[in-house]
Amino acid sequence: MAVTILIVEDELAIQELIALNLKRAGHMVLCADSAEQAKKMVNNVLPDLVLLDWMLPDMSGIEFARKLRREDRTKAIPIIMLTARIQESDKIAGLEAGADDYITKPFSPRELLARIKAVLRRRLPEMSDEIIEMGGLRLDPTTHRVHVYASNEPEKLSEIALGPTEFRLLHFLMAYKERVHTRSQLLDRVWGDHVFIEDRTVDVHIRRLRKILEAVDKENLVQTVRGTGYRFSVECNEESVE
Amino acid sequence: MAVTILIVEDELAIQELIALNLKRAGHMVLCADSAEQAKKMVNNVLPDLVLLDWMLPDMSGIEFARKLRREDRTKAIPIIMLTARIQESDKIAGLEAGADDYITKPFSPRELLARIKAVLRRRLPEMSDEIIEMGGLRLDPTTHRVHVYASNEPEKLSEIALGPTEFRLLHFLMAYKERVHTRSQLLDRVWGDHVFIEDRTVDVHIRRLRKILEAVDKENLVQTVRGTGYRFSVECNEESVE
DNA sequence: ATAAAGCGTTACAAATTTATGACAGTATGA
DNA sequence: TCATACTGTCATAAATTTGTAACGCTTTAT
Repeated sequence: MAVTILIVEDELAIQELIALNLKRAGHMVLCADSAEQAKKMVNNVLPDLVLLDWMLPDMSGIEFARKLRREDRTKAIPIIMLTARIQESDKIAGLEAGADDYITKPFSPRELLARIKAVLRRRLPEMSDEIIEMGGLRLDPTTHRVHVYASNEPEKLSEIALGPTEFRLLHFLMAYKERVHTRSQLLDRVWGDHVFIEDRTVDVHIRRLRKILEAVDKENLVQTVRGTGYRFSVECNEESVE
Repeated sequence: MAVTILIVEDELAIQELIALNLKRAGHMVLCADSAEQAKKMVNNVLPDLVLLDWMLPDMSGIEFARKLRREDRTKAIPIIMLTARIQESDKIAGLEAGADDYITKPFSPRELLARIKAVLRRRLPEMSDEIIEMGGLRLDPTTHRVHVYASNEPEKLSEIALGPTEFRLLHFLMAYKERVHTRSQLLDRVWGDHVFIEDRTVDVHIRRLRKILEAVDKENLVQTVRGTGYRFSVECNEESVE
């Protein structure tokens, strides 16, 4: 997937080295050599991941990480800290500030890429702006639209209208298809952490989502797993064999 | 699976950091900042795993670990020690006390999650979300589905529908295949702690499970061991032919 | 052989879990 | 500001799951 990575690093040599490697791996790369500049870039384009040097000329990396974590728009962006030192206190401070991982300089490109991959896999599937297409649905995160392939006329796409929450819910379920999610997992990851909402509310939103999908004969994509939660699945629900 | 993890750690910053990461990974988290508090929590809810700080204000982590190991109800819980030091003597002491693994501070969330996974795989196979495949059955905890390889057509997989308890029961039996479990062991580990249910109820659920497996000619996977309990076994039970 | 113990099986009512529709409070946008 | 769209919560209905009791069969021990 086309991941946009912001590198915040003041040593140009290192910055370019990293950029080169990331580009080679197929990522979009943005570079900044100060927290100030990084902030401006973030305002323009929201990166999918930030590689953040520990020591920056104008502000410590930690501080910048905290800043990112504080704002709604950026708080979900994974951060990997780049640090020359391996002091215990530094690591703890970095992780506390909300870094997802850290890597100590010098590091091999291979190691960096592996960590990036791991962090993305852990944090992002539902955030990557990739179009998800399955089960006759086509969800486009960038345009915030969902289309349905008419079952009789495979060429024709009709759009369906979802409310904000239904959209996020469907997006999440599709991003992790076939997997069961408990209600609280859904609340955490679709509504957001720390929300204070009843579990049962999820049912209602599932219901709303299904109702919309019913209109286009796709309601069986969202399945109930009794005793556990819900699942988006392309496979048929149950096939008792005799 | 939803693993409940108890964090016993007095430094709040670290405690929260760990909690955040575990939650993000889909675990249920309990926190205690002293052995005293931890003990109370354990009395209430039995965690599936304990992350235990080496140094605690009221009692050393080691001592608490020993306490857990001494009592029947808690002695099977895996323990991972969090320690700042890596002295050989400490390791030995920790192992003696019954710790399953160590992790030295500071550690990355990635590392912590990896160790948790490893320990769970080793100690509580039914909690690790791994697909179990044996005897022509394929159970996937993440999608919460069980498939059967049709015996005549090995390519074809058909799904079988299980109720919540049957699913957990089968999962447990498969995770510890070839091993006999008494009814009360099953009640403890499949139904949960502190349940007040008749032993014979297990029979009924075994019956229900078998009935479903009968439909796909797999009923002999769940075997009775007279005088003891039940067992999931791929080997044939005993077939004296006359 | 006979009694006792251990299991398998079934039926059923109670308990739990979901689905659904309605409602009121908020946000959003014209 | 007003109208419309969204949300979260409830109450109630519907559906499934569960634990027990009861009865009969098989194995084991006396």
